[in-house]
Amino acid sequence: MTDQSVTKAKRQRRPDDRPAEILAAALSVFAEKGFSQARMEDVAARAGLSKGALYLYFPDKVALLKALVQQAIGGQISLAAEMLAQLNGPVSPLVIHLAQILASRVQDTPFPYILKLVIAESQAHPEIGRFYLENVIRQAMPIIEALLARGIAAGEFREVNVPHAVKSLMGPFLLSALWRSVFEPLGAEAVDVRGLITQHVDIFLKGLRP
Amino acid sequence: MTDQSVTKAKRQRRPDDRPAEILAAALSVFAEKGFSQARMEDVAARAGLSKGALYLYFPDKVALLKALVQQAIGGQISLAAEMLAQLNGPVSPLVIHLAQILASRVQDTPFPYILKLVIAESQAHPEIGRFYLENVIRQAMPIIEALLARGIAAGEFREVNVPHAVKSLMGPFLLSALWRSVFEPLGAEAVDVRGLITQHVDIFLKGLRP
DNA sequence: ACCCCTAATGACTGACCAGTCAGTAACTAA
DNA sequence: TTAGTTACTGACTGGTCAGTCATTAGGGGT
Repeated sequence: MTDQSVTKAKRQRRPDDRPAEILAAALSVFAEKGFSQARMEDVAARAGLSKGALYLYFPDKVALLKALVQQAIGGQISLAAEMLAQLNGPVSPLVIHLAQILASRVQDTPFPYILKLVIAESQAHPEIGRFYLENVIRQAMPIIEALLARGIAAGEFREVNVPHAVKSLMGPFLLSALWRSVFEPLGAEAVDVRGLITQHVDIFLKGLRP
Repeated sequence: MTDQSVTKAKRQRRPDDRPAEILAAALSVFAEKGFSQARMEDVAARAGLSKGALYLYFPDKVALLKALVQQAIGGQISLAAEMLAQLNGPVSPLVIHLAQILASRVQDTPFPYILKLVIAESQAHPEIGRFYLENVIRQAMPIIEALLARGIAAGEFREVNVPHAVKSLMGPFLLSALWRSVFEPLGAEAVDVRGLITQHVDIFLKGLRP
């Protein structure tokens, strides 16, 4: 009952664990209040640190946001790229599989909140937006384009403009991500991301039949 | 050459024109810097006013944003509702027509910037987000749902989950709006909104065939 | 010409907060 | 035990900016 972890958490030295804890705290504070409304003291308090200690680990507030975005996207794209490039055979099952993976990213990870932060802060801090553009969008789009192009070449899909088709496919992911991070907190009814995506991919693939 | 409108624009009294000018100035400043980075003095300067005068027309900064959102969406939805309800016959041409109207909103109006502002500020100012949810999303969705349901009832479309289908249809609009307002300013290649939407609707309608 | 009302001004205030730094506590090695 | 090292603290500073208000200028009415 006099335990420090519950009541007051007295001063501790564990430099190895701090960065991850700070990032987790930052994500939850930023998601709750938005970047510019979030105070560094809030982040510090939630991480169980003083404000000063924050600055031992991150040079400034923007660095926190950058690290958050960087951590959230990780090396996941190059991973997916390898997976999709190596599998051959019909493309449709791959599209379905890819869509399911992305749906669970939207449903079960903080990705929607990261995305909202990127959108919100991209003109105040263009480096953030540019980082996302370079490392997520410009990585992911050619992979999906290649996938659809393969389907067209194999006669599995009819001839369409491939970059446009990629956006047709991805649009509803963006919509459900923002729905979750922006409108659900305001009281909108929850989206059934998996159901939506399953049906969307079905419509999309049928719509692409020759 | 000593004209006041070009060089210095001396103090003038024209209370009737001010509100619209202030809103136009606010939109351009907010779109450029984002809401929280935008200074009231910037808005005032761009509207050709002093900061103090701004407060004669709008009680505070958030009121400016609210008025902007309100003006941008106007009564356009109820208008569209009437149009779609009165026309009968096959649904597909109506979907195509509706999509073209929305595409031009994305392409030719500041709507994408308004949307970005709503997304960015909705947790700092939930009233803004809630206003958009109530007056845009919750107005527009039932209209499109009714349209698709009519198509299903008439045997024009196969049986699908209608709310999901609406999101499949609308996703790419959201994507192109945010592409224009967020990523194009960062150097991303421009989207051909009309081309994208034309093809998207084509895929969507073919994908819904019984 | 002179009021007088009201639009408009801009210097000012008060609150807020990112980032700093002199000092303190925890741990370590001798 | 103690001297040295490093993690951590929190009061403080400097700058920013939304919103205010005493004052000034415009211009219609008489």
